[in-house]
Amino acid sequence: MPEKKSYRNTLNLPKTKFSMKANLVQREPQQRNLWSKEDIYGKIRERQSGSEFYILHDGPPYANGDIHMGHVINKVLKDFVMKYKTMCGYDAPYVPGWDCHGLPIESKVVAELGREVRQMNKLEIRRKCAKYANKYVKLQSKQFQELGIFGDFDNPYLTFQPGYEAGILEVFAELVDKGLVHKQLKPIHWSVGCETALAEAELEYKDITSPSIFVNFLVSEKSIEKLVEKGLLGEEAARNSKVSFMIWTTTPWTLAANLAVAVHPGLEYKVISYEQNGSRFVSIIAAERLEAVIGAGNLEEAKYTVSEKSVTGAELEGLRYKHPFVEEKPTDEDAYMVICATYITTEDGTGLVHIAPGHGIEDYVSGQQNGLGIYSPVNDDGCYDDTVPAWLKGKNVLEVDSQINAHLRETGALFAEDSIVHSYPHCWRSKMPVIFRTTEQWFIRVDKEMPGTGKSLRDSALEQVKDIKWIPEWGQKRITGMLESRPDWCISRQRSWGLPIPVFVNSEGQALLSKTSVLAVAARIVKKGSDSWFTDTPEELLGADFELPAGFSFDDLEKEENIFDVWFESGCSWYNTAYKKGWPVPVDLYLEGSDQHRGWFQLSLLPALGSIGKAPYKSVLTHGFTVDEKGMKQSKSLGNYVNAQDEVSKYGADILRLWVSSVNYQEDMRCNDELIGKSQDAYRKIRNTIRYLLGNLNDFNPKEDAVDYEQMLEIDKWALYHLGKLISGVLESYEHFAFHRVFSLVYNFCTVEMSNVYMDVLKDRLYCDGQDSESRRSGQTAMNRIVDSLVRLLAPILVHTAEEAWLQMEYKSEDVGSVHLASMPEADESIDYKPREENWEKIMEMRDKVLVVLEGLRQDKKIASNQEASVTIYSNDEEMKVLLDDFGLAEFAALCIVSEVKLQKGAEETTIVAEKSKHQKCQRCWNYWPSVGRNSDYPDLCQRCVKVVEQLQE
RNA sequence: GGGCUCGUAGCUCAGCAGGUUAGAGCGCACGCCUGAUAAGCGUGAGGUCGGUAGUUCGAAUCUACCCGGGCCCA
Repeated sequence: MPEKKSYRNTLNLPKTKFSMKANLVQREPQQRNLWSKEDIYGKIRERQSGSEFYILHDGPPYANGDIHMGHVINKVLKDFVMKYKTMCGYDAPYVPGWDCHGLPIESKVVAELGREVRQMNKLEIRRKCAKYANKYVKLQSKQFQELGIFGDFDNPYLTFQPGYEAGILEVFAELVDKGLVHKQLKPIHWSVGCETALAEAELEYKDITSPSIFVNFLVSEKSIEKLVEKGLLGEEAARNSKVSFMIWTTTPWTLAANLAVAVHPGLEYKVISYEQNGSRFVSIIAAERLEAVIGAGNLEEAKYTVSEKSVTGAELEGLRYKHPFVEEKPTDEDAYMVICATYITTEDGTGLVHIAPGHGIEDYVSGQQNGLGIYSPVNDDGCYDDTVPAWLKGKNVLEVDSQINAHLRETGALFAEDSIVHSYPHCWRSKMPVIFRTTEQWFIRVDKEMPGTGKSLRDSALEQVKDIKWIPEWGQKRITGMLESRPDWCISRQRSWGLPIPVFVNSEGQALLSKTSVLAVAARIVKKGSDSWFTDTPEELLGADFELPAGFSFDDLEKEENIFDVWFESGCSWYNTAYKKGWPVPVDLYLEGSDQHRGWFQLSLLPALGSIGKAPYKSVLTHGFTVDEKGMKQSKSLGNYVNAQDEVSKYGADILRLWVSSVNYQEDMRCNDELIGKSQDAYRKIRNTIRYLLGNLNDFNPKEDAVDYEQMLEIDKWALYHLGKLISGVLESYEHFAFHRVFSLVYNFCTVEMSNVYMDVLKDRLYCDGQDSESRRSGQTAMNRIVDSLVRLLAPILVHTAEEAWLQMEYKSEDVGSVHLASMPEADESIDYKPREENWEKIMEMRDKVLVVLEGLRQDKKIASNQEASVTIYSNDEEMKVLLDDFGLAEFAALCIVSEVKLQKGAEETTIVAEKSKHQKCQRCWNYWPSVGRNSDYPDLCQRCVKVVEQLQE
């Protein structure tokens, strides 16, 4: 036996610089530096200039802290869209923005300053806040860019830029002009200790012990008659008893501001008769609460009776009662009646709720709905004012509960008294319990008719929402529900770090707020920023030539010190970043987390409708949130938090991007380090597919070497057919923002069609056929198209890797220096492959059967590689015979990577038999072909290889 | 407590205008190759579709309720 010669160097083996190992963490930053040096984003803008716009308007993240997974998902999804749309030929600029004003920054700054802050004025605090915001804008900007996101990061929009601030005022001026802005009382959290309003973020919840009292409010005469009419109590009882509505409260001090009693319209109410302290009582209570109330009052059995008859809360509506200790009417509005409220539960209390619109949010809302006034007889320091009964005047509400209880006990109104431990908000600074107190705030009215339209903001929004495309569709339901139930928008805050609401007041308390006054201030702020509100005089702010309305003069003008709700600021971003630039509004897309239905989507829609009368967006896409591997919310305290920065520096941006693309963002996304790490498997497969294709194209110049489609081998046509299917599937998925379908289509293509079948089958031809043979060139022609398309399809997702591959391609479909300047591939519709496709399905089924048989041989140690096998198919299936004849047995053998396939006709049923080939092995191509040994110069080669080797030696 | 929403193999996704033994890829197990090599190939085992009750000749697909999540409110 002659010594085995190695023919390795006579083969056409793959060669490429596109390495197997990605080294993303090292390579990506280099790639980005290159992009930055070449101003790739600028080049894209230049190239697309003049094309149709596609505007995705960026929602501004809050400029605070490192970016987290939520940011990653949001920004990466946006980048998928932008890069895809760009490659589709649109002019799709991306202007990132940041939300820079507001309490989180101010709180942080104040906390960092500590005691120092007491000596500082608003201006100084604002400067610190600005510095803080700038710092985080810079940090987050860097972190976003490290994800491979393209955009105008040198010119972002920041909500505290003077130009942006002026824009907010310009929108505001329109709302003012339409009469949508007004001042109104509203209860807010108030710190008695600090004598200031508190925001939600400044509350600390602590358990405290509060009184728990049941109080009888006497029903008025006429209303008693109505109760008799309804059969709830007899006439005798009505005459001889104290007929009452019984309420329950844990804040007795608010009784002084009571204006109503609320019942649930759907609940059943009954009366209980009993004797207490020598008086006979008949109290109305929710049926479900009777037992608990009887327990609270320690009523002995047989000492009370409960009515058979019950009425619904709705039947009690409008009945009247007498306040237990307030004599005079506290407001101009009607009071002391029963109203309905659906938020009432039967978990505690009596099913009747004491309503003080001046001292509770729900009370306030109920009050508004029922035309009650707002009565808040408490001063800044937490003491009652002069409108309360004499015995309460000047008393601190936090210390007055026991006195009120005593008073109620003396007058016989107190049915029961106990204490309760519950969670209650406290001021973070003074640590004292917080109270609800009404203050004057500025509102945007959602139910006021807008001039010339006959519609309110709410009507208009509800109408517009139907014409907007919501992705997913249920977004429409969600925002509709929110719009239907939302109250007027409170836009004022009593804070330092924000844009001042430009309202002036004269000494008579009249406010100066008009379109012209707001625009005048806006003009000043463009030049001097919003700090000027704190430094400049009203005359300077408005301009000396500003025409003041009658009753106002510059000597008698004070500036209010309210700032805007930051949501109003971000809600005007469409104006500043699109409308003002002349870009088409509504813009094409807003894309944020689904929490923004309440937030940014809604609060951008309202200012836009109120100012330009149009929605700011044509479509809205929302994504879900990351949860841990069990589907639970992630938080630092639970220890299931995924640090986005760690993930990027561990795996690289492309892995994170691939992970984002792989999950269905419309739902919760399970996420932890392991799950993200698994994306590496898919990445490697995709990368290796590209590497193999590139490696086998290193000697292929499509201009000279390409083979015409008609001349190509069948399996190469098959590969192109699947490429076409891939392209159309991927483009359709991108079009629907279904990135996880893009991912699975591409990944499956790489794994199944390419790696498992095509690339494996192709090896013999690529490696062993003559370098310039038509058969080899046929395969390369297909591969060239495949890799060229694949890389472009992947470019929006694997931004770095696709670029790396693109730069390795010597000949590409488009002569552009970056894949991100290229266009999306198009599926070749001219080829109708359908008829062949059916045949292929049968061929592949047969192939599978062959492979199973071969696996059996392998298990029996008869063969090792498939090439050692000779296969015989016994078949009586005429169709199959035709197919095999049509397809070619040699081609079928190649498809199974066996050396030989024989067909035996006339068998009973189709059976496949395989055995070890009786032929010799070709030492070059490793096939066991009959032609091996026929050439005396090369006794160890097959004829094909002899030819190739001889050619090489010429 | 309310509004919206989700729950298919270990993982990521298909299927869901109701209809044959619920699919794919990965992972896993076993085996092969050593000319894509920190690669590649093959074979195989895994779900009864969150639960229950209905509608129906027939349900992962429709309805109700329940359980468990998520977002936003209260």
